Order: sequence, then C-alpha cells, then structure tokens
Amino acid sequence: MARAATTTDTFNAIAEPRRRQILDLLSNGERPVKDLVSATGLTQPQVSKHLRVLREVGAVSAREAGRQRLYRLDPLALKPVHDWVRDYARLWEDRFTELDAVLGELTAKEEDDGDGG
Amino acid sequence: MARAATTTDTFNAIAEPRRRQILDLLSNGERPVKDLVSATGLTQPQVSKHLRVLREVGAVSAREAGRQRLYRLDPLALKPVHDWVRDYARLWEDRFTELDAVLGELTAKEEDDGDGG
DNA sequence: TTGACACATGCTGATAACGGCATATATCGT
DNA sequence: ACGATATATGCCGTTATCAGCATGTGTCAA
Repeated sequence: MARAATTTDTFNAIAEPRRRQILDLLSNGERPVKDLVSATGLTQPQVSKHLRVLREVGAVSAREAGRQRLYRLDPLALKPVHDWVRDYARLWEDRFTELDAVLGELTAKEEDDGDGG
Repeated sequence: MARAATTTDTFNAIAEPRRRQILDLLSNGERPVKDLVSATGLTQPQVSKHLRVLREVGAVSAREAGRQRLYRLDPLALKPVHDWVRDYARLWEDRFTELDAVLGELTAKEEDDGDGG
C-alpha cells in the first residue's frame, strides 16, 4: 500500500500548498478557473486537477456560467481539520507550553553538557 | 516531481491518520514507543517511522530514559495548521454559511430543472 | 460551419510513501 | 559475556501522486 489518496479526506487534500492557495483565493468569493490560473501561475490543467481533488473532498463546488465554471469555497469540509487542531491550540495558547518548551531546551542542553553547573 | 515529502511540513505529516493518532496519544503526556505500539496496534518499526516523520517536522521530541525513549508532544508545530484553518472556521461559525450552502443547493437544483417554478 | 475560448481528462515519467521483514544499536539483568 | 528488551534503520514491492503535454467537450461569436 502507498500513501493514502489525496481524495481520501480533507487532511490529505490540503497537504498540497497549491490547493491551500486555491482555497485562499476562493475565500474571497466565487471565481472562474481562468482567474485561478493567472493568480497562481499554474497551468490550466494543473488547476483543474487540483480543483477536482478539492471537489472530491467537498471543499469546493462548481457552478456553470456560460463557457466558464465558477468555483466556490465550501468551508465546512475544513471543519474536521479545525476540530482536530483545536484541542492542540489550547496547549500553546496556555503560554505554559511555550515556557515549557524553552525550559525543556535548557534542560536538554544541561544534560548534554553533563553536570556542568 | 511526485507528492511533497511527508517531512516537508506539518500539513503533509498529519495527512497520515496514524500520525494524528500518535499525536493524540501523546497529548496525554510523555510515552515510550512500546506504549504507542500497543495502543495503536501498529508494528514497532511502523511506529518508529511515523515518529521520525513527526520529529522531523518538530511535532514531537524524544528524551532518553534507560533503554526506552520517551516521546513528548510539541504542539507548536501544529500552529501553522491551526492558523490556516482558523480563518475558515469563521465562515461556518457564521451560520450564514450553512444557510448559504442550503440555499445554494436549492438554487442549483432549480437551475438544473430549468425554470421549473 | 468555422474558429476561438474555457475547462476537463488522458497518458507518460519520475518520485516517494507505506507496509513487511530483517537487522543494527544500545541498555538492562544475571 | 550472554540473552532479552527497546528502539531505529535498511531494503523491497506496490501504489498514487504531481508535472507536462496533448486532446476531448462544450460554449460563444461571426
């Protein structure tokens, strides 16, 4: 078995930075593919493929408008990600964690130095 | 070029559900590898490899303790993920988004049906 | 109809993940 | 020293990504 497909879930889909960039662009509102192409500097097929992945995980949806397709953000698809990291956010927002991190570094250094004090 | 390495950043590292599971286990405190093996049901090499990835992105750190290594969560590594999804959370917490989603579905259906009203 | 435009899909090649298994390293107990 | 325990690493095979390029489908204009 290889790595899970990018279309398995939102976690895999947003691992690709270009896809996050596309979502960022869509958070400003509906946009046709061409706009995303010029904004990202990617080729049109690349953008379409990324959009396909995002569609399959439900992060975007498309609407036909003449010969173009307007893509729209579907933010609820990101909820599982947010829900998961939310618990961890408490840990560093505590400030104690940051302090712990610093102290941990110092302690580790002391141990490396032997009984240097 | 293939998919970005799992060690590229936290986004790629946490795409793998087993690694999220390991982080979840470590959020209860420091644990030796053996505990993670029994808790996850994975083989020991698998766990060690996942831990290596998590170490390389700075999500965990290890401390020597006799013949075992105690792994500790480093939650700050998850901050970029949280920061990124946080903006999107506002969108669905607005409730208007959910309403929009429903209305969008209806509108799309009407358009599919032609002027069915 | 012909052509231009907008978008999606198919194919190829290169890369690297992930699982499984074996094995190397280090520590503890006797 | 020897065996057992704890952990890390190496190799192999399968699989799916991602970039690039060509091509297919549908829409608008003349």
